[in-house]
Amino acid sequence: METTKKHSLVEQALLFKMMNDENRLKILLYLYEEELCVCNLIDLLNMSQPAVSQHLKKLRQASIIQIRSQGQWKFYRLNEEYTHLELLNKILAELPSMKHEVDGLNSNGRRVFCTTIPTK
Amino acid sequence: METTKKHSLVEQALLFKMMNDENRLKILLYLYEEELCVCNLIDLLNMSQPAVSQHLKKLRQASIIQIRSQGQWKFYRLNEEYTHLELLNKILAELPSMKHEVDGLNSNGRRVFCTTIPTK
DNA sequence: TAATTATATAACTGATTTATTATATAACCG
DNA sequence: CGGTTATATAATAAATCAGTTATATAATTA
Repeated sequence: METTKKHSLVEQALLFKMMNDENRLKILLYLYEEELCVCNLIDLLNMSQPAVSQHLKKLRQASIIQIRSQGQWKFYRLNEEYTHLELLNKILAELPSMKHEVDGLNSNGRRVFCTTIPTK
Repeated sequence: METTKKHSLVEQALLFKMMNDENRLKILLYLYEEELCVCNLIDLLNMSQPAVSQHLKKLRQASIIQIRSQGQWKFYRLNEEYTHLELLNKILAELPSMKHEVDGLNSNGRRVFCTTIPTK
């Protein structure tokens, strides 16, 4: 029976569906570097908050990313339990690195307000 | 300047766009096994001739596959000169093999009329 | 508690995509 | 040449998708 194989292909096709959109692909590349706050993804992608939010929702529903709350912020990261994480990692490793862009958040202070533990 | 990097991501994103459709993904998996005639792709995918033809056109326009004419038949194969062939191969190698399906064309005679050099 | 900030969701719109139907092209065969 | 086969293309219609605007939720702070 080929049920398993076919099911696997359908699942993997969903991954490609998620990578189909260039902005979602960028999100994955950013998160491949490190966990990031929504506000920083908005900044990096230079797009509207609801647009980013909806892309994140799709990636979440596909179990590709995970969310973590910290105060009023939401941090997203790649889901270490994603069924096809190995495939995803192999692909992302082949694509242009976003390290410089992500590091840029620190060097020009754009990230501070968001990753700092709430002053209290 | 990051023109090169960004351009590369756009190009690679086009590959994911092509793999976005499950039927096109299957076409790539079939051709990863071997060069195939359009009629056999129609058979393998179990979809209409124009639908297959249009998927092939998209893949061709993206330079991912190549065409070869033999008599009234058209044979398609992965383009060995595709810019991101290495990436493509790495990805296809991770997906379920279609060897059995493609081999099935031979074992039940579905392929003969098409791959045989025209009787003459 | 009211105002503010961060994020999510809903409704909608325009663009894109896929498959169908119909037609065209081109090779082959009698 | 006329009919047939294999494939491509064009026009269209239905479905999907991404982004906008507006609104909701939830934490934070004054």
